[in-house]
Amino acid sequence: MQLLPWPKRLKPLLLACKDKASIAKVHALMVLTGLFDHGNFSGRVIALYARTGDIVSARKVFDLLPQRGIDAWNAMVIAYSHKEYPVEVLNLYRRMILEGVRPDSSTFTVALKACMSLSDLKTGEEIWCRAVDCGYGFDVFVGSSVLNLYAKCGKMDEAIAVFDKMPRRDLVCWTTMISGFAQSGRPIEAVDTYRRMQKEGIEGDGIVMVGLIQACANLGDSKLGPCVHGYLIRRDLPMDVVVQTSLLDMYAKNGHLGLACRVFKKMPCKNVVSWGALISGFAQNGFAGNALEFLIEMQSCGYRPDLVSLLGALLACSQVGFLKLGKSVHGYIVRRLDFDQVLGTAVIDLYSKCGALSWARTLFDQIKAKDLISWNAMITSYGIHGHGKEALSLFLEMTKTNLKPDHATFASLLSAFSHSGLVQEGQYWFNLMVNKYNIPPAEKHYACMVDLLARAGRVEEAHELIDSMNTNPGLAVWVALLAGCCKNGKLLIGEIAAKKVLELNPDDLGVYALVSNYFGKARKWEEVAGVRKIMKKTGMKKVPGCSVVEVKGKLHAFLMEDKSHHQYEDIMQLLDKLDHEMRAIGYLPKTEFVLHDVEEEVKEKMLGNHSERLAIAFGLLNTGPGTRLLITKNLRVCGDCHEATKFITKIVNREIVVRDVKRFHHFRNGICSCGDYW
DNA sequence: CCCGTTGCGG
Repeated sequence: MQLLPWPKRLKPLLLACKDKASIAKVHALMVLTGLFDHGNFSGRVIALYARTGDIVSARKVFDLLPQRGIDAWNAMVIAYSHKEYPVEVLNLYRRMILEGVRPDSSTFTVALKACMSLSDLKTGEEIWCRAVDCGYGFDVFVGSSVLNLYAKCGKMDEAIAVFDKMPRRDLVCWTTMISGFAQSGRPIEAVDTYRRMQKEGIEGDGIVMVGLIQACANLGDSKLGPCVHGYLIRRDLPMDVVVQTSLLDMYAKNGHLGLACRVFKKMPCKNVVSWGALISGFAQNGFAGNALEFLIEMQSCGYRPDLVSLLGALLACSQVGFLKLGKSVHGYIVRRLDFDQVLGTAVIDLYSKCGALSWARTLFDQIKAKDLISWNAMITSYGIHGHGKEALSLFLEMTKTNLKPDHATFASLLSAFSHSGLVQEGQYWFNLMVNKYNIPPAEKHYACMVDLLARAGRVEEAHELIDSMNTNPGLAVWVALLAGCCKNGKLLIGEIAAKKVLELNPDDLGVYALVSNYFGKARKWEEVAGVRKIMKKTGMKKVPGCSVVEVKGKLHAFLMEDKSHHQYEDIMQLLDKLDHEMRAIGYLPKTEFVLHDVEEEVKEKMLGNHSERLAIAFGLLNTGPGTRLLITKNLRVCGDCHEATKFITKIVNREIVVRDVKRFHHFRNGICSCGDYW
């Protein structure tokens, strides 16, 4: 029998290695035959150990080598890369350079990937330069690693520059570009790039489709998404958990929750990420109840909720003002996870939006490493509760730390001033924002200032401020001005604002209601009729008013004139009784808030049926005397209900807290915390 | 001579 030379005889042995014992045997054999120190065989042994997950043994072999060929280095570097130890990868890479070893395609590729996961753009660019010097500038592997580094660091334009110079591009390069665009908020370019790839005759796979699906999700185009879905099915592309989760996320982001559910139910294999996508999908679309049910269901299916699913659940609770459940989620988090600023800030938001401002503050004080977002959240909380002064003092406290206030901080601060009517403070800090902090004012900052000035009756100044804007003033600014004009009977400037608002063709019924209200005040009945006509057109966003009240740990939702409720009779009876008592102490219905063309008497009746009245009455009926009520409303509380609620608190001697879409109203003893300034 | 190295989800 003729013996093969040792290297050839070793090969099948190497391939057959499955456990440590057999690796050790081959290792010993190599040492005996003198092959271990020769050629590239040491690298194989390192790779073998690494493949079993035993990186320590791999490193021991590596360290004991008297001399190391490039394969030994690469095997070690790749082993660290698979273990996701980017720091070790870079350490070894630097050692290679110091020891004069020339890295090759694999080394550069893996080193660049390590920089990507560390978001270390500077080191990455150094490595890329050296790779180009060594002649790997046109290597697909090195190239796609650089593309990915740039993409993940948000430098898509640099990625494009590299991509355009690549002579050969494989599917991976295209995928990197497509998902890079999708994740940098450039979905159109993502889709274009995909089309370009198709034109060059490259067949896509499931992974590249994930990028395309993400692009569809961000595009908000409800047509392209299903097309991509159909294409996946037609081409019989592999649909794994990842692809299906992105599909589900895309449908949810575009508001198609039914389709999202369908995808989810059909998934043969689910995991925490898919559950998380489902939960935050429902939460972001305002379906808090479903989101929370899914959180519970997820656990009964044996999945432990992670950070993202819990954040989704918190968002859901905070949206509908479900304090009790929110608290239990908070408790769960404290028991289960590290309570960092991200979750802390979400819980601050929860408590503040559920009316528990002092709890929010307690929590804020407990967060050790507060970041800008935590501060902004707390400032916003004070703002929406109408505590402008506290917002300011917290802001001042923040300026003593080494955090720098950003555009969002000032948006929170200025809106806090506007909720409290602190005109002087608003002007002072608006100026400082521009001149000392060098933050160019954005639409939202102007909107706060215009709102602040206009509501205080200084509509002329507000108008001048709009004129001084160097960007085109948008809807928010004009609406703020118009609202201020309405409140103060400033018809001249109101006319300008009303025209501008109409020019911008808003698709929001509430805005038209304001315009119509203005024309009514100006006694321009023809214009009123014109606006009503626009409002009657179909396709306008018509959000039905809905109020939610928490009673004994359960949420109860009410729509306007909701006769389906089992206590409807009792509720109406109570409202009737209250109506009489209110009128006796001076309440007059403000029928101007009804926009339908009906008789005065009917208007009064309609006001009495507003969802918040039903929720308040239900709350009063089903809670003990003295219990504070928290009502959450999806629209702004109407002027008449605001007035009525004040009277009600006086009659029943209760505290009623109403959270509308903009801010909080704490009613007590006939007075509202907003000082009728909202 | 061939091998190792690059792209995906909430």
